[in-house]
Amino acid sequence: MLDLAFIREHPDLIKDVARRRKTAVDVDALLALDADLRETRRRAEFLRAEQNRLSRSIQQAGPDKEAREGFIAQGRAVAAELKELEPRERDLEARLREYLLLVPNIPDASVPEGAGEEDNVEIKRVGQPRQFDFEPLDHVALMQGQDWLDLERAAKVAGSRSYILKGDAVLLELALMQFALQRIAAKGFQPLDVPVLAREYCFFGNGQFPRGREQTYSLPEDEVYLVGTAEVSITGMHTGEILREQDLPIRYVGYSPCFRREAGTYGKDTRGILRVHQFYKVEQYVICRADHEESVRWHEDLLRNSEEIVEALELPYRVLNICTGDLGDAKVKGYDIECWIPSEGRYRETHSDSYFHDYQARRADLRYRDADGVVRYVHTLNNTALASTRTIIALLENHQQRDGTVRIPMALRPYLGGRETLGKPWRG
RNA sequence: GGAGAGAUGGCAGAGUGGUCGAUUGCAGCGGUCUUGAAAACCGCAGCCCGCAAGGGCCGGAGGUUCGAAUCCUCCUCUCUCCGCCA
Repeated sequence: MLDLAFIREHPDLIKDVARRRKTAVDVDALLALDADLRETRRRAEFLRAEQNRLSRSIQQAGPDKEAREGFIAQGRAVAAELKELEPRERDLEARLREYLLLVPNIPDASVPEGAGEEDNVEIKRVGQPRQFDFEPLDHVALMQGQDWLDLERAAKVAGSRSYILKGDAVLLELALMQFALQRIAAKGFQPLDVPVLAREYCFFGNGQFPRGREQTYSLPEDEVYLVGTAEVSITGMHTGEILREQDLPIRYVGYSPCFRREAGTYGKDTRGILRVHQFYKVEQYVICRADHEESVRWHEDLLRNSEEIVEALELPYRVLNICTGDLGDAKVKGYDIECWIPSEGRYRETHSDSYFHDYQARRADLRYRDADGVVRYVHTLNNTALASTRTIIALLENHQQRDGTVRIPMALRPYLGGRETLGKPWRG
């Protein structure tokens, strides 16, 4: 959410931003509601002041019955008008907020202009895609050859985009989570295991709602929703708080399952476990002072943390600067890390590193008191440390061996009991 | 799931229809005193909208009333007991 006063003063900038981000926002309707609300509120406040004056007069009138009755009659008239005005005031507030929630954030000047993902700009490429001296398998063939994956029964249990991991694949999944969690924790991030069933306000605060509603699983009976990332719950944790500046920055590393409906993706990435409804993720989350330079520093730091993880797993990757048309509404700027997927002969997204300035903080009403005692909205950032399924794909495909086993990268071995390979030889 | 109790400022804890944004204690900030610290004493202190005047905020949302922290309804959360349960 942006500052209403800012929108009021820069309507053309907002319209331009909305156009560049391909986001529909009716700025004129928003401003009309704002004007209407301000006028309504001005009148209501005048009446409330009148009411307070009359209330005092009634007390001061004491036993003077006549004066008393006069004031009470006046009070009745004021109350009658307020009774009409107040519902209108509330209604305008609610409608204005609905519009406000749809206004996207303002991208940083360093965000490339573009219509969609094809315009994202590669800013870095690390590692060489491996040259195989045998015919490499894709993750599905590889995993099925090892009896690590059962997609048919998963579909029977839970429908499409589900999976059942088996055997070493399960151990690998847990090892990856441990590996990422411990690595980030060692940098001073506090590990967090948060609720994955969260209330609606968390999703509004984080920026998922109202626009992303159809991507979220809901449990209407209990008025909770399944989070698509721990970020939602972490934002919800601090909603409505005023933090102390000396407690900033707050650094968390959250671990959670993630649920995504993937509505509207029929026919896209249908093979294997690249695009699934449920996976696990270790997520970095930072709350810092309201300072652009500090946000930028953290954004780069979080990227570096994730790069180190990918490098330790010996995966070739590249980093993209996400363009205006592909950037989520709430973000000021975002980097994606994409890992090399041999079977596709291309890089695929495994990480997303974002900063928001005070956009999420305004929605979530998350503030801090600075050294001068001024209350400000915090800045928030987050980045994937490691997402289970996509990392499993990249790791298995990149480190597969001729005989169908998989070499475990050195850094991961401590989390797999010191083993050097996964699986049994079954081909070659 | 059933029965009951409660929710007030950073914390503790008064206040049951009329200058109550709210007594008080602790913590906090500033000052006096002190070589320094502690103690003592004095003072300042919450959040939101507004340039201001002013208005709003006592878990949240409605309602009753000229007037609500106080009365009514719904919701959320916490605690106690019973049931169920990994």
